[in-house]
Amino acid sequence: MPTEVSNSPEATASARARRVAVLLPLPLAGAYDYAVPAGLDVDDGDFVQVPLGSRDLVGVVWGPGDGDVAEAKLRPIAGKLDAVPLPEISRRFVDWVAAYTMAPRGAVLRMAISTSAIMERPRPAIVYCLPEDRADPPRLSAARRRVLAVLADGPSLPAPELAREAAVSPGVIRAMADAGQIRALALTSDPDWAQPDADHPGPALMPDQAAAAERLRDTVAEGRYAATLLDGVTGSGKTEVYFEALAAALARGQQVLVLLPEIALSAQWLDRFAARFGVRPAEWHSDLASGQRRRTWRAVASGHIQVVVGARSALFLPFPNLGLIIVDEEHEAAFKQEDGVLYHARDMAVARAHLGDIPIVLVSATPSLETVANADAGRYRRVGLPDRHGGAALPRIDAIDLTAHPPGRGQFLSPPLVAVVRQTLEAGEQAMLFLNRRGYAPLTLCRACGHRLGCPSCTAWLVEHRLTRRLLCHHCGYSAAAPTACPECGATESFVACGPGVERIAEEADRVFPGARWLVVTSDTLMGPKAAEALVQQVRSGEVDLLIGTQIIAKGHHFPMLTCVGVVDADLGLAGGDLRASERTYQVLHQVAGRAGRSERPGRALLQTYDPRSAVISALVAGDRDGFLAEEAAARRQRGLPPFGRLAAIIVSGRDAALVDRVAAALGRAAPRGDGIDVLGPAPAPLAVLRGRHRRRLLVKATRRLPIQAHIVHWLAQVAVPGTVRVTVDIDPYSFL
DNA sequence: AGCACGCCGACT
DNA sequence: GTCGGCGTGCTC
Repeated sequence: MPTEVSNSPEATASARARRVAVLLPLPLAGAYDYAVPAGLDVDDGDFVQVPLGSRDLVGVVWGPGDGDVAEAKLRPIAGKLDAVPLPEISRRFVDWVAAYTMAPRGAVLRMAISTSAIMERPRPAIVYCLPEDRADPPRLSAARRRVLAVLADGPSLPAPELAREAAVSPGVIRAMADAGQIRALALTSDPDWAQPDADHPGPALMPDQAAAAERLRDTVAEGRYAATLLDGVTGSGKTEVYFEALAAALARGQQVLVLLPEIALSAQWLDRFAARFGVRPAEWHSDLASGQRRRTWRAVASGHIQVVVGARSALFLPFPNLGLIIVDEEHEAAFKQEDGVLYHARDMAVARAHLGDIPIVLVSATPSLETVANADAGRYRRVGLPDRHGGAALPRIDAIDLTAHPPGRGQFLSPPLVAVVRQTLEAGEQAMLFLNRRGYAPLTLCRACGHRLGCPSCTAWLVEHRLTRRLLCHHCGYSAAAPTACPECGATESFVACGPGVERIAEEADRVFPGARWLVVTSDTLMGPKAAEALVQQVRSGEVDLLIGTQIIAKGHHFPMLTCVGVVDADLGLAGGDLRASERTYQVLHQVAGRAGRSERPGRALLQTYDPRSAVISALVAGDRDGFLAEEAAARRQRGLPPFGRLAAIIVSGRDAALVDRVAAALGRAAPRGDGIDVLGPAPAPLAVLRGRHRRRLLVKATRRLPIQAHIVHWLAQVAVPGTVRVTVDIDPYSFL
C-alpha cells in the first residue's frame, strides 16, 4: 500500500510548476516549455519574455507544455508583456503555414510578429511648441527667429517638420530645445489613424463595373469563405470594382487586407484608393521605417487600422477582425517568397481566408493557370469584366519573324521594329523597348582564348554593366571592376559582348534613332518608390521619348502618349526547363503590350521572335488568352503537373560537392515511388553552384490529393544528413534553379 | 537566429 | 606563448 502523502495529486500539482509551451521567433521546429512563476497569469497568445541560453527573447504562449522536457531543464518565464495578445486566428495560421511549407514554426512566427514591435513601447512622439514663460530671449539668430515664427502661428510640430517649415537644420531645433527657447511635448497617445470612408463619393462606375461590384459586394455580405476570381483586361477598371467589395467589408466594421506585388504598391495606387475612400490606407512593405512598422503592427493588432495594403508579408499581420482579402495581380510570381520560409502569398492568402471563414478576391488580367483551374472546377467563383473602359482599344499585337527580318550584324532591332518606332517618335509619341535582361550583355568572352567571364561562387556568367563599368553576378551579387585584360590569357582589348542587355539596346537605339531622348529603366536604375514616382513624372511630362527597360517597366503606369511597345526578344522566357515558362511569358508580354495606347490613341505592340507560330506568340497576336490557357491546361493535365498534380523540390546543398552528392544519392535511393508519388533525380541544379554551395535537386511529383508533406517528412527522416549539408524543401516550387 | 565552444594561423 | 578566424551544435 503506497503512502498517500507523496502520491496525492494535490501535492504533485502544487510541487510542480505549471508549464506552458512558448513559441520563439527563431527557426526552431517547435515551441519550448517554460515554467510559469507563481502569481503570473498567462494565456495562449500572450507575449512573454523568456530566457534562452544567455539571452532574453520575446515569444508567444502557444498552449500547454508538452512535458517532454525534464522538469529540471525548465526555466521560468521572466514576465508578460503589456501588449494585445496574438489573435487565435494568427496562431492557427502560423501553424498551418508551417505545416504546409514544412518550415520551422518559429520561422513562420518570426514573420508574424515584428519582435521589436512588441518589445519596445511606442516611443512617444515629441513635438515642439513655444515655452510658457516667453521671457523675451536675448538676441536670436535669424534661423531661431524663423522657428519661433513658425510656432507662433501654427500648431506644435515634430522636429523634422518644424525644421523643414522654418528652413533650418534639425540641429537648430535641438539646440533651441536645450536652451529652453522652445518646449518639447511628449504625445503619449497613439496617433489617430485616418479612417477610410466607405461612403466617400468616389469615381462613378461604368455599367459592367457596377454589375461586377454588385456581385463582389454580395460575397462580402455572405460573410463566409468564398474565393472569387475577378478577371478583367488591363484598363477595365478592376481596382475600382474591388474597392466596392472593400467598402462593403468596411461597412460591416471589418478589417480588409489588399495584397499587391511589391512593385505595384505605387503612389498611383494609393492615390486611387484616396480618391475612393478619402484617405490613404496603411501600407506594409519591406522598406517601411522601423517606427512606422511598429505603429502599424500595433494598430492592426488593436483594430485601429481598418485597411492595410501591402506586399506578401502583410499577410502575417495580426488582424483580429479580418473580413476580406484582396490579392491584386494574383498571377505575379513575385508573390512566391524565394528565401527563408518558402511560401506563395496568394495561396497562403486563400488558406488564411479559409481559416478565418472570410471571402477572398483574386484579381488579374492574366490569371494564373492555378486560379483558372480552380474557377473551372467550381472551387472559385468567377466575375468577369470584359470591356476596356474609357473607349480605348487593346493594342494591336503583331509578331516580327526574325528569320525573315533579321537585324543587322551585332544589332538586335529588326528593320520593321525600327520603322514603327521611328514613325511613333516622328509623330511626337512615346515608345518603349522591352527586354528582360539587365546590363549590357549576358555573357562576355575573350576573343583571343575563348575564356568566358564567370562568377567565382556560382555557376553563372558575369553580366557586364557598362553604366557602372562593373561585372555583376545576378545570382549572388558578386561584383568586380570590368577587367582590362583577359584573366586567362592576358590579352587586352579582346573582350566580346555576347547577346543583348538593355544597356546594349540603348546604345543601338541611340544610333538608330538619333536625337531621341531615351532612358534605361531597370531595378539597377530605379531604386524605391520615390524614384519610380519621379520617372512617371518625367515620362508624363514628355521629357522622355523612348523607354528602354526590363520587367520593371511592364507594370502599373499609364502613359497617355506611349503608343508603341517593342519586345526585343519575345522568346527569352521560353528557354529553360520551367514548367510555367509559357504561362509567364504570356503574362509578361500581355502586360508589356498593355502599356501601349491606354488613352484615346491606339497602341501597337511588336514582338520580335524566331518562332511566330509558337503557342504563346500566336495566342498573343490573336488575343486568344482563354484558348492559350486551355491548351496549356491540357498539356499540364496530361503530364500530371500543377495545377493538376503537385510538386515539391528538394534541394541538397553544401560546400563539399562529394558529400552533397552522397546525401542526394542516399535521398534518391530512399525516395518514395509509386502509388501517386514519384521522385525525379537527384540532378545537379541548373545553378549547380550558388554562393559557393554545391546544389543537387530532387523533384517530387504527386497527385493532387496526396498529402505530399507527410510523405516527405517520412522520407527525409530515413536519411542521415550531416550538419554541413542542408536539405531545403520547396513545396509548390516556382523557381527551378 | 545568436552565442558558446571548438581547433589552427599571425601577433605582443 | 596568446588572440581570433568561423565551423558546428544547442538553446525549454
